Amino acid sequence: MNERQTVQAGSLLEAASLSALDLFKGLPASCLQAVEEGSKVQDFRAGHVFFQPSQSGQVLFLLEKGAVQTFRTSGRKKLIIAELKPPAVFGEMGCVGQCMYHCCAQATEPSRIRTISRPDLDALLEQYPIITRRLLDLVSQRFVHVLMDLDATSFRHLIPRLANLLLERADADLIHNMTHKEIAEHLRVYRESATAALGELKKAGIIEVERKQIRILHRTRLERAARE
Amino acid sequence: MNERQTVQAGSLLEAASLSALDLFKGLPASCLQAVEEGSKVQDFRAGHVFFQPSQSGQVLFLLEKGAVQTFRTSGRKKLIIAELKPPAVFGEMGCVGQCMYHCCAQATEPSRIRTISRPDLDALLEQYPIITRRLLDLVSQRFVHVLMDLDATSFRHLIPRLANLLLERADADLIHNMTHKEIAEHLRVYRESATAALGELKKAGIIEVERKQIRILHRTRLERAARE
DNA sequence: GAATGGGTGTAATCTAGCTTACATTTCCGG
DNA sequence: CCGGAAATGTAAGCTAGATTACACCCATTC
Repeated sequence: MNERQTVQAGSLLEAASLSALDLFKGLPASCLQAVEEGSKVQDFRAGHVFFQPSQSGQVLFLLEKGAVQTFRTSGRKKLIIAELKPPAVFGEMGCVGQCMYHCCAQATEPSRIRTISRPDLDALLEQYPIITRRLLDLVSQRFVHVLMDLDATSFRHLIPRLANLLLERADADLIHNMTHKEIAEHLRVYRESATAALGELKKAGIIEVERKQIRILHRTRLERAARE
Repeated sequence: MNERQTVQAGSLLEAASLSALDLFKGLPASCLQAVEEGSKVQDFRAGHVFFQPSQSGQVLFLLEKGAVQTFRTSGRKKLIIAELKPPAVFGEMGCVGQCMYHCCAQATEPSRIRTISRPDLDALLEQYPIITRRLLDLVSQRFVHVLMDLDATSFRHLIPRLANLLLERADADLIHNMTHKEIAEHLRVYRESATAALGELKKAGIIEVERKQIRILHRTRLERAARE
């Protein structure tokens, strides 16, 4: 975090950041201005849960800076629905689908989030159909992802799911800054179960496990493990 | 099924049936005609699996008559994603999201299904943004449903999920034409497990189980069971 | 440099639901 | 009316992962 730009106030800069979002890419300045006027921006500290299912939030969130996680919890377990980086758009399932989706949203890093209310969004979608289309593609992608998740949860055991997660997360055979706890939350299991599963893969010589870091030693075998 | 209208050939009738679909409600005749020209209609017998994940089907299906089920399977188990009645639109997750969703689709009754290809759909969405908007709402709704499902699968035991399913399906405290097998497929468990769970609720005096029929005796207690 | 709190390793017990294996009943077509 | 298929009932292991309970390590802060 060495970069600490002073953010200049002013609509031009704001508009520029808006157009960086895929959702608004290539749209006329008048549109960006409309978005800007019909929305508000908030900064949240890391760890702050800024949205909970109790809020009847008919809103769309735009993540401009930082990182956000949406999740559900039950007892000791946590189910991570999505991890988002800018330029992310979220809340759309609850907002556009006319119905709450019972998720919490938490800033996992210091974040700047723009909020558009339901009526403003509706007006926007009406006026700029391309945004509707982009949202549709976005929701569809997420839909498929959740479907895969449901499928995996129903049909597959922990080790294949873990293997799959590692492959998804690996950056040049390295998974960085991921604790066993976080892995467990993705896989919807206890931390202890995740540690155990990691231990299996380690024992098999497929991965190397260090504190907050996992190295893939045999990608091919990991891929095989992911297929069962 | 006493109604057995002779279907007159001709575009007017076709257009009328199209406009009955929520997706096309209120749209001009020119639009309906465009849909009709850019699509084909097929009839399938009950039981026919007309779509499989191997098909790279960039298409949208409109169910005009009959009933359809989309599902995945793995080994002995089956995961029912959706059960659809006319006027249903499906395939949109795979089609609009630019990506397959690995589901099979099966006609569970003799069905008439209209198919729109990807390019034709794209053109249609471009020209009639309201359709995009309706699709967005539709996918969003399905998204939320799958999310709830994932949540339930991860956090809740069989009995609460069964109780919930029964409440969803009950028509005046009666669940009709649902076999234990079908229940199991919805809950993604073995048929034997479903029978066992039904047995629990029966033993508790909450429901009455007969062949292909379940009666809710104590809705309140069933609701309580659904909450855990 | 002690304390505190996350991150990790491990092990013992428990249980829901899987899995297999049948027996029985009901339905439906020939 | 018969035979086979579908629907249901039941029951005995089995296993993955839940759940509980600690011990230890490492990093950060006071």
